[in-house]
Amino acid sequence: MVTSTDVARRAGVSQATVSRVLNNPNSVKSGTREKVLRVMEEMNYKPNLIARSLVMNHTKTIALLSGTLKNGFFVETIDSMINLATSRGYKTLVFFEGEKEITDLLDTIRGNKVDGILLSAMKYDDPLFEELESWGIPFIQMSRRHRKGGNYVVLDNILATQLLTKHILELGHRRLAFIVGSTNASTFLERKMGFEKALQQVGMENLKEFIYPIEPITSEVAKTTRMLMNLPEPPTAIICSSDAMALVAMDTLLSMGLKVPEDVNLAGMDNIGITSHQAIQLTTIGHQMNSMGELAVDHLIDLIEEKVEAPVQQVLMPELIIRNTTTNLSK
Amino acid sequence: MVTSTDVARRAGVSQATVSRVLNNPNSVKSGTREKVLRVMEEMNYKPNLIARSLVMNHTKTIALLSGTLKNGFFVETIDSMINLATSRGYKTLVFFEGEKEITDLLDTIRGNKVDGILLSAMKYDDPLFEELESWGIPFIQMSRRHRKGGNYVVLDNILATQLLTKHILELGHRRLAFIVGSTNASTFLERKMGFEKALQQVGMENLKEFIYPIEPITSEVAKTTRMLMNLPEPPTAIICSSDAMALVAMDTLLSMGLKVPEDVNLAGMDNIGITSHQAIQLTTIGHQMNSMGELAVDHLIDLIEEKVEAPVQQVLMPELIIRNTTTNLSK
DNA sequence: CTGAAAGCGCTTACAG
DNA sequence: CTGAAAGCGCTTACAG
Repeated sequence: MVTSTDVARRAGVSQATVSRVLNNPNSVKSGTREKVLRVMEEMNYKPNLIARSLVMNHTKTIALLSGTLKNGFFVETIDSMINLATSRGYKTLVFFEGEKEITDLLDTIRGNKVDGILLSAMKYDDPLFEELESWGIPFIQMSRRHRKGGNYVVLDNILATQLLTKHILELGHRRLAFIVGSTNASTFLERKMGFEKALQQVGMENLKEFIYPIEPITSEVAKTTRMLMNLPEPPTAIICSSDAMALVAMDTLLSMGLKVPEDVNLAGMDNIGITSHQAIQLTTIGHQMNSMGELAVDHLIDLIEEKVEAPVQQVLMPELIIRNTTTNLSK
Repeated sequence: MVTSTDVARRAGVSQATVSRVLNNPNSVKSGTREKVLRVMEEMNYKPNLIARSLVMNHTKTIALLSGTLKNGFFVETIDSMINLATSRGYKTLVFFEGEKEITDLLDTIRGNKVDGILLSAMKYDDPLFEELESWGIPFIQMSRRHRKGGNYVVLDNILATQLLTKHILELGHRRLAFIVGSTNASTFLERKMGFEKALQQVGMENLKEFIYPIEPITSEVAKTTRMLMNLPEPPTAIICSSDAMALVAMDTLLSMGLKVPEDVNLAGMDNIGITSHQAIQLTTIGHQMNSMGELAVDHLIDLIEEKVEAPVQQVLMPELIIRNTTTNLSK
């Protein structure tokens, strides 16, 4: 491996000068600079960023703690987030929630001296929040946020769910099912509130039995969907608190031989890419997911570079996207 | 930030001893060790991995250079790859192809002293191959491989496409269209060969006009699909050289008011998750994608840790998955 | 404008 | 078993 010392020797200058042409080129006389540059080229010298990190006390890397990519929501955000980070000169260390004990992960993240952390799967009461706060490096939450606030960019989930539920109600549906993740995540918490609020607005506030809180995993969604449709009076519309869940519900419904929306209406939330496919055409609530991820990264880097002050808290407006899985009940 | 020196001072030992309890605990007397451990705990000491990397000359991180997640294929591999890396104690630095000049990326990857590199989007003639070889660190290719070989785990793409094409031919189809990525990627190259070979086996070898090489992007796939179906004699079956392309083709067909498979058969390749959805049910060729990614990571780490010798070259057997988008022509 | 030197936080021979 | 010391490859005051 060729080091700055090797370059210095060959160029007949001190190692410090080599370092300077990299970090503060104007501080070295142009003749010297040219020579050093030439030698670097010749020797194919690349600075050791690890060594630089040690002295600079920053690594130009951010850690991304994401939910599993099995959930399409996280997929669409991660792509744009990493790309934005790259374009702003940051590397991205990616970890998925659920693998390994989080504590092990934390030690390696901390030990690696990342400059900032981006979390897309923060729980509402996660002790991680306080832990991270104690580290003294910037972190930002996207989509899900902690009870204590901090930095985040999220959707207005309450409004989103109200909008969606209102749409279903206006279609004439009165027997609804709202399948919501029981995970202690702000998204689900708030979406549940939004649903209740929408019912309230039409005087149906005590219909709590419409709400089905479950583990947001495939098997549970499938089970619940089957159970619902086997009810003596099955719902005429099912609202899922995420597109990932709605996709599973649709899969289940179809495999039961039921048609959507003819036999039952269905809606999701998040507007992940596949929902717009002609074969799916799921009614949902839009997020501008790419921009949510990008906003979060942008803010995080601004925080790191102290271009902005904490807390940065951004709430995005939802947009109802009506497609083919919801229709007027009085068909 | 608390360092090993701080711990040493408080514990009344030398800094070297602190380091030893971390790296070679048995070499320090149990009494001393306990005390040091206790102080570490008290002070919440976490070793600086950057400093360690500098002296150890390894970082316990691998770089993952992936194709965009807009393509579902890369999504399913990346999740399992990162998780496997994590569980083997490696961090993953993720970069997406196409962003920024690759050269910039290379300098940062190289400068960061990753222990190994995993590429899922290597071109068949990519000069990157030689560049990486010159670095002297292990790298492995998955799915797509370079003309020169190296380490890889790939699908038997020729056989895969033969199998799939044979299936379509057996259904009675004689007017086929094979939409293949024109990218200089081994997958597309080999899939084209497989298609030709299958035609050859039924004596249709000179029907080169069945092959439509295009940029594997949404707009091109859509355009080609539309063009095909507007032919005086449109194909009775369209084979796409990836599920990502097939999904676009299906979307286009449906939006043209055509039905699959009634109006035209359709098949993809890769068996990405969504293809098994009841609303899609795409006939395709299976990959065991998770295992492909995991195998690649496993091999890479084995290579890094010198548990195995280069080259490791693994070719996975394909599996035909017949679903609802292909049917007997004589319906 | 440039060099000599200190220092970033570790690991690991080398002595004892 | 333990400490003192060298060294990993950089950056950046400090002198000159």
